Amino acid sequence: MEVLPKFDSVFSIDCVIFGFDEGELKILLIERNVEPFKDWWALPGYLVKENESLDLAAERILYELTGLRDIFMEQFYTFGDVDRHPQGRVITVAYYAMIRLNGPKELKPVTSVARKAVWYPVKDLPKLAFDHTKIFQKGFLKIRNKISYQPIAFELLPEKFTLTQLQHLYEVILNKTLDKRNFRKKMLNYGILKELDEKQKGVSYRAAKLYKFDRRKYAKIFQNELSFGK
Amino acid sequence: MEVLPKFDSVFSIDCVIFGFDEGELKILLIERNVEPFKDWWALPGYLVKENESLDLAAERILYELTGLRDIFMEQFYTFGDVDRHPQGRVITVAYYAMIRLNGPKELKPVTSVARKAVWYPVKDLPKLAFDHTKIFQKGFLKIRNKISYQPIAFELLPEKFTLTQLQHLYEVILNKTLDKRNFRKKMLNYGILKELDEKQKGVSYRAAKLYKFDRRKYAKIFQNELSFGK
DNA sequence: CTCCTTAGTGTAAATAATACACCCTATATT
DNA sequence: AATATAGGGTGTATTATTTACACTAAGGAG
Repeated sequence: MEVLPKFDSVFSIDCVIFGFDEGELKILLIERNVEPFKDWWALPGYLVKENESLDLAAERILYELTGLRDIFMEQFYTFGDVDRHPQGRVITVAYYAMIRLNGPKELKPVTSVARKAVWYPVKDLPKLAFDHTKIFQKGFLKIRNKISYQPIAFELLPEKFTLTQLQHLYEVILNKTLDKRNFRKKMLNYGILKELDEKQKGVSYRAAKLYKFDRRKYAKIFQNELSFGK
Repeated sequence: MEVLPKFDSVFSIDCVIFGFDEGELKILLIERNVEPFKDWWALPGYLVKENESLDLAAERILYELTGLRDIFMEQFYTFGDVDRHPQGRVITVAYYAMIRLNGPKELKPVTSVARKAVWYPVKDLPKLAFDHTKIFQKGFLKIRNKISYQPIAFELLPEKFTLTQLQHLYEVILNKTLDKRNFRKKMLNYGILKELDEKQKGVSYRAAKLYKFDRRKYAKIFQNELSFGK
């Protein structure tokens, strides 16, 4: 029985975590505290351990570098250029997630690999370590694409939100303005929003109705996604 | 400067190559000639070399195991369960492609890893080595999904094809029957088919018009894909 | 009470999706 | 020559979806 060759090869995970705050789309970056790219901004990412599945590694790594737990991430692409890591061959599996920023969730790295973790507006990202800019871009395209046919925008909003907030989020991700009446008609027609008996508070203008995402009805929409008609 | 750990970890590529022949959707399988899973059917797949990008590795591996060259493949998922390979940790990056079977293209493995390569109908696949059944299924879902919003079906047909052949292909991939008139109307409306001055030959019934895929107009359709309206 | 800012609403027109059935034509058969 | 066979090819009415477009309503600030 042949034996596997032993390359000096390792895998890593990188996470593109989207948040929405103050009307801006943001991603989570860390400031690296180790070489290579010490002191650079980077996506939260690190090496997968020998006996760890990719999905679990992604959870662990995100937690260790940012303090965030229980975030559902989905794999979206694997980057394997030969020279993407200066110290050797590392292929990296990229994950993304969209999460709700309930107030200022504290970001506290639990390893010293990251000096700190911060939310960074995507429209003004700094230069990132490794090929992380490319990874971010591919992740951004992924959610832009996905939001067009799946109701994933809710993940980014607080549990209760107004239709204007929702529209604004779509506009930011799709990078275009939408018609207010058509947007509302369409959204409400999907039947996946539950209107609450509650209004926005603390605004100095007419308060808007609050809505919730109705997870039960989500399934129906999702089911139709692949339809080609008769 | 820290140094990367040296795990006994390797990456591999597995390819899910779709073809369409005799009205059936098929994929390319090899019969393995090496352990582990010697004598089993498997997806064409092998280890990535130390200084080889993933995309190039995919091309090389497909060629070596099946003799097929110049196939445009796209990465679709990375499988990294700890125990997916009996001899150690191997994560595998899966690629898919849809190709045209111009007559009986010969399949000749150029390494002894594969004893032979054959087209196998997807509706009657044997047990596959490793987690290849899972990989195939994910790849199949990928194309089923993609065909619903992108004109990729043409890749599977001969350059000149009839509308009935095209419809039949959609039906096989989507696993449902479509209405002939509606299908034609829709397809022709996309404006991505070029009608030829030529007819089907060798059939014992009224010969159908032949069409070609119009690559120039493809771009337009593709461009609209992400649209959310105004 | 006025101003400012955002909330909230309707309709007509165009386009796309669906359901549905019959005649046409090329070859093979007798 | 007539007939059988098998798939080729076409139209329309109905419904649902998408688009474009502009004003009044409410609430707080001053």
